[in-house]
Amino acid sequence: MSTKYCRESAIQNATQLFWQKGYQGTSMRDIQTALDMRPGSIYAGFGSKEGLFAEVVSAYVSSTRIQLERIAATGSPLTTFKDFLLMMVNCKGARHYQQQCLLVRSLSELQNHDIEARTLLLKGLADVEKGFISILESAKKRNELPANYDCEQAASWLQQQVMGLRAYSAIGNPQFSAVSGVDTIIALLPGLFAHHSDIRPSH
Amino acid sequence: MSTKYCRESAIQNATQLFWQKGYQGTSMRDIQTALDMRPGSIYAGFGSKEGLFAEVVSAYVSSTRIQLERIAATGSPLTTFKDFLLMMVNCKGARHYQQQCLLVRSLSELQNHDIEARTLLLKGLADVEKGFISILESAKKRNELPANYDCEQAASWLQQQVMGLRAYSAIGNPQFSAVSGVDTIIALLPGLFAHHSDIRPSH
DNA sequence: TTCTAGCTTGAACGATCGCTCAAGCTAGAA
DNA sequence: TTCTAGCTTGAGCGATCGTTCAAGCTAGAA
Repeated sequence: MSTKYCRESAIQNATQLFWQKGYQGTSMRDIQTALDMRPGSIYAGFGSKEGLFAEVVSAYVSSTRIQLERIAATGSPLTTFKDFLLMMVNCKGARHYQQQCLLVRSLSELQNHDIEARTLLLKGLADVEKGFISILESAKKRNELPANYDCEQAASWLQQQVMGLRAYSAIGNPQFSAVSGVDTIIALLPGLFAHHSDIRPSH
Repeated sequence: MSTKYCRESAIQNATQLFWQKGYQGTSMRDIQTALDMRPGSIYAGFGSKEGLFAEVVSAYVSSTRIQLERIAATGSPLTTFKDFLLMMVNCKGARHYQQQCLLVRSLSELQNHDIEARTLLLKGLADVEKGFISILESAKKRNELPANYDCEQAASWLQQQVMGLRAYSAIGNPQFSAVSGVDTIIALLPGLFAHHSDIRPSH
């Protein structure tokens, strides 16, 4: 049997569970059912609940990084990124729980727990921010952003915006339009963080 | 013995616990210790863990509403509100866990749990947003915002901003300045959501 | 003073938690 | 074919979970 495949599909299933119910809200019995594995197999493969969670987080982060790098490599990174945001925020019905970032959700839940996975989550978020920087740097090269643009600061602001957008989306205010939220973010992005210069992108 | 006083102080202590460790992360034994009460007393007074949590949330929301109404009643609501945000984001060391809003933290944790308190949390957040509207309406009356300003939409955006700011603060990026984050929000606020008009506040 | 209603106590309930482990099983090396 | 190393099984461990309850206590009404 392809152990590798099983492992990956197990991690994917576990990701859905942790994303949906949180770390503490997911019991090992939930996991046993979802992965169709008995406790011994799980502990042989992952060591502990936290070990499994760590692998879930790692997989989530590297998958996110790949997505962001792909966006950075397109001809119009800012446009592609906007589409990416729209897709992220528009996820429907069954996947409602994915409206919040797994990393942010988990970090919030485990804020004051001295769990080792916290470090992994923080590193993951820093890594995602590097992905944002890549996109912005690429956009700068393609003249979607001014030459003197502060990509680090903008990436930090961008992550803050995405956090707010997703958190607000999750509360389900019917008046709220996630689409215009994304519009506003992308519209503001070029104007902010262009230091010591009068040149602004025409937009 | 003043039952009323005990009850209020019990709720306050429970608030600290839930805020720090989350709903699921706080055990009834934690609560028993912190409140110096035995299980029977707690269940006589609050019915259940969820019942206690519900009272904590109610108290938190009404306390927040009072704060926001006080801000709306000042001579320069926008300035006072900015100070309020700075204070909120600057909470130091021991109260690190308060960087995230109790409502947002709890809602995120209980997202996909069919717990009744979820409804209360959503109502609470809607209530806080009404407080934001009060401040903006008051600011409009005092000409800190243009006459045609869309306060509802701005309040929604503002809550999203505050969520993002607090969530980002919680991840502890040393490069990140919460102060300049607040500056940016307040600076952008008057310009957005001023509909169909060329008049902009001088700021 | 007696009665009563309700708070307080703390042992302990059944359920569930994360996790262990002896025993069985199986694929590949020798 | 035999051996071995490691995955798989599932009963069940000790701990902890939220909660209950009989018994004790106390303040205020009668």
